[in-house]
Amino acid sequence: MKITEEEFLATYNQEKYERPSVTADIVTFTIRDEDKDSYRHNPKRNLSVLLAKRGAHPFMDAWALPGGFLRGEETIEQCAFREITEETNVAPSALMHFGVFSEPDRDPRGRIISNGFLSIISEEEVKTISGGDAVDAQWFDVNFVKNSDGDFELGLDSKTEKLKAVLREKRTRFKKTEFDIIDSGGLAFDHAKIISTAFTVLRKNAESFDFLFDFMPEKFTLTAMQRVQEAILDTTILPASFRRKIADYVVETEEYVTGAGHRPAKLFMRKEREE
Amino acid sequence: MKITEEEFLATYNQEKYERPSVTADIVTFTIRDEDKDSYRHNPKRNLSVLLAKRGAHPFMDAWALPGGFLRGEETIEQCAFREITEETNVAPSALMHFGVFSEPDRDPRGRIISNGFLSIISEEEVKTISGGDAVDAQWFDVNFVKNSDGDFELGLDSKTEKLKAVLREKRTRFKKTEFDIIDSGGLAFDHAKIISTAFTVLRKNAESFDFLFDFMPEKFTLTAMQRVQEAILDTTILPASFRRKIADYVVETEEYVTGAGHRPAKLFMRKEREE
DNA sequence: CAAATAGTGTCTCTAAGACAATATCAC
DNA sequence: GTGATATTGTCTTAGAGACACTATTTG
Repeated sequence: MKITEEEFLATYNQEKYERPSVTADIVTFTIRDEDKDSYRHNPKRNLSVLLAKRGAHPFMDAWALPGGFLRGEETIEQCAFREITEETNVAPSALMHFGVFSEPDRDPRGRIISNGFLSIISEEEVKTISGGDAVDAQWFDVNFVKNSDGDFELGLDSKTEKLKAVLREKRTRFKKTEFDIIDSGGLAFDHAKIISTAFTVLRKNAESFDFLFDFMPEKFTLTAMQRVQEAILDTTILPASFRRKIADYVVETEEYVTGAGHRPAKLFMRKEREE
Repeated sequence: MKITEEEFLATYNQEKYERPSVTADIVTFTIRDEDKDSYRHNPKRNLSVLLAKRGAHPFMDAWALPGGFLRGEETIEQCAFREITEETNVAPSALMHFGVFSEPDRDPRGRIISNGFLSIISEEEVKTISGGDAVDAQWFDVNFVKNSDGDFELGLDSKTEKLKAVLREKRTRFKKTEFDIIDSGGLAFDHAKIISTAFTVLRKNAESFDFLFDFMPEKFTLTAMQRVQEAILDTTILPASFRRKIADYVVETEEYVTGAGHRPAKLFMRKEREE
């Protein structure tokens, strides 16, 4: 007995099948200045990640990535954007899907699949949001290092909090990296794993200037951009070399940054990519 | 009134919330030889993708990517592996998640989110599967080119079928590429889009030798590997240059390929990455 | 030997690293 | 002027592209 596609669809009922819930969790990075040593020195710059304190079960009062459930007629990207703005008042200009976390037991509420998004906001935007609102969200300096056992330690330090998770690297193909949580360090769910994965993806991409521009305000000095790349890759770059490489990607403005005790730096803008 | 996490979880019922179905669709690539011109010439090599003919509604009898619904206690990666082996008898050694497709109307059955996986199998494995089974799956040569309108044409040719889809590129940040379907070319669902995305990801990664090894059998000639890279990137590479670059990634064997009308080629193996 | 591919040697060119030298400001 | 960072110039070096040349097989 054959039926047409119309007849098939008319009787198809999705409810009959088991389905997971789907969420988006957003790992928002920025580069912040460390406290200045003196008014003349350029500040050191640290990579930071935005976490919110959970206000409900499960993991109530634990620090977690902003995120939430996929709703009605939105794509998962739209969901990620809605959640990050609702929960933290941050409106990132770009979101990058970097992984799916689907272990059956990753959430005590049941089968919940998380889509990890990486977002980057510039120093300017950080200042905007850190102002008025009462949201319980904080920036945490990120420290991700291999310890003597060969495991990775994810250190997260805010003004008031200090978390440390431990993760073990899993070898996979395609140069992708995966982690198993050895110690969640108090972070909710498997978010230590999601943050570590995001950080690894961030590092892999940080050599591309196109990627780095999302960390920068509209106008910036070349040294500032160099510090951003150095903060993510945890290296130092010779200024002459950095300037040569970046030259094709930026255009000068006529503006300068003055007021520091040294030669003023010219402000640059991203060059529109012709094609 | 406060409740504990235990009390919360005891009363939590996932069924109360709307949930999508979740699937994995697998884009399996290989490099196949074109028919030889003569016994002496090296064959031209083409990039091919594996499609299966749908045996059920919706899109019955249309060509589609192998794939299916996430089940009980499996991760989405395990689901992808199960589906590709069940549906086509191919057992890829590696699967790479490359995207999530979550437009609300992408499937006529309802809200169904697809996870795209890219897999690569070597020539050897292709021969194994093309043998005995009665599965209605075929290899399609892939052709992906920009046409005069600036859109992309995805041409898929098998021994008996000839499909052509048209897609429009969407600009996104993070160097990611997205496509809108202009003409599905008869492919089921949004699979023209998924294949195009996979192809783009493949190209981006094909400069990395670590990635390319997944296309190769255990022992291979350097020229064969060069042809694989050339097939994916659609370029030609000078042999001297290719050999210099690959040298650190391979080890010689004592074996040679003979029988062709020219100097025999030494077989190489992938070098285990020390660290 | 001819035809074809396998494999090597070397020149060139580009781009990154090293590092010295100069420029300009606040104080 | 001093101390700090901004910016430029040039030498060196590593690696990819170009290309000529040698090697080895089958028919």
